[in-house]
Amino acid sequence: MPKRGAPPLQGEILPGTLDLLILQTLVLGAAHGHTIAHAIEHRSEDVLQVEHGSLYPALHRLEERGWIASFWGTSENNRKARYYRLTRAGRKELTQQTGRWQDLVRAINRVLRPAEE
Amino acid sequence: MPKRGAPPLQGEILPGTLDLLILQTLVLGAAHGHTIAHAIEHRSEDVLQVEHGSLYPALHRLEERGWIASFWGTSENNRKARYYRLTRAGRKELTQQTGRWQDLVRAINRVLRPAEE
DNA sequence: CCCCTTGCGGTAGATTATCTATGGGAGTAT
DNA sequence: ATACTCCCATAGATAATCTACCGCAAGGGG
Repeated sequence: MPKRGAPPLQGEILPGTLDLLILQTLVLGAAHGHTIAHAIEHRSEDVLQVEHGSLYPALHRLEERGWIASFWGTSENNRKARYYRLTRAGRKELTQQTGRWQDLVRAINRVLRPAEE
Repeated sequence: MPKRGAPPLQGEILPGTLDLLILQTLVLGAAHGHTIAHAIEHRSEDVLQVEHGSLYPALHRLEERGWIASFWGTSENNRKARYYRLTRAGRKELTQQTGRWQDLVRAINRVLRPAEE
């Protein structure tokens, strides 16, 4: 009997940042779901945990919005896998979201740091 | 005909951070809703926008969880206002959420900064 | 006195995102 | 064949935020 759905600062992913993380991961090249998740987890030093139930819906909405495109391929383990790559629009979106992220972090940190000037 | 509910990196507040912002604001002393919202907006240099429809539910849940306590008072403008103050548990929670926030920011930034060592 | 604006609290409903918990199919190893 | 792993996928629950309302009271202008 599970309790929580998606608690904010106790969850595995900060809501609203998963899309950004996926887009950034795909900058390095096309990849399929498993690889993307592992890349995010590894590069975050296992602080971030990407659940499958969050990952695939995220991939679908990113594709629907045109930020990424997919094609079927074969994984390193010889499994059928759906690969995703960044589109031109996705690259642009990544730039925007990165900027927005940095603005928000700066803004929040200003609130957290009481008067420092 | 409303448009969108709560878009992630396009909204006014990063989902999951409002509680933290409120708790931090109350460190400086008790305050009522309007004051809290204005404080967050001002200290973030107007990057963050605290909507009433987000603020009051947030205050209620924080109180319900025991992080803050409330009492009725009179505002600077001679209006009846509900003041909130940090509880001892709230102070502790603030410390935890601040740490969690910093961990998450570091983790996400590691993902955003491709290989820098 | 009446009205309108402002300050202040509050809630309902919609939208979105994430998590938990499933399921299935297809390689691989035993 | 059986089990196990890899990989994709979806349903349902939960939570948080936003938009858009609603009340009430104080103050100012006519």
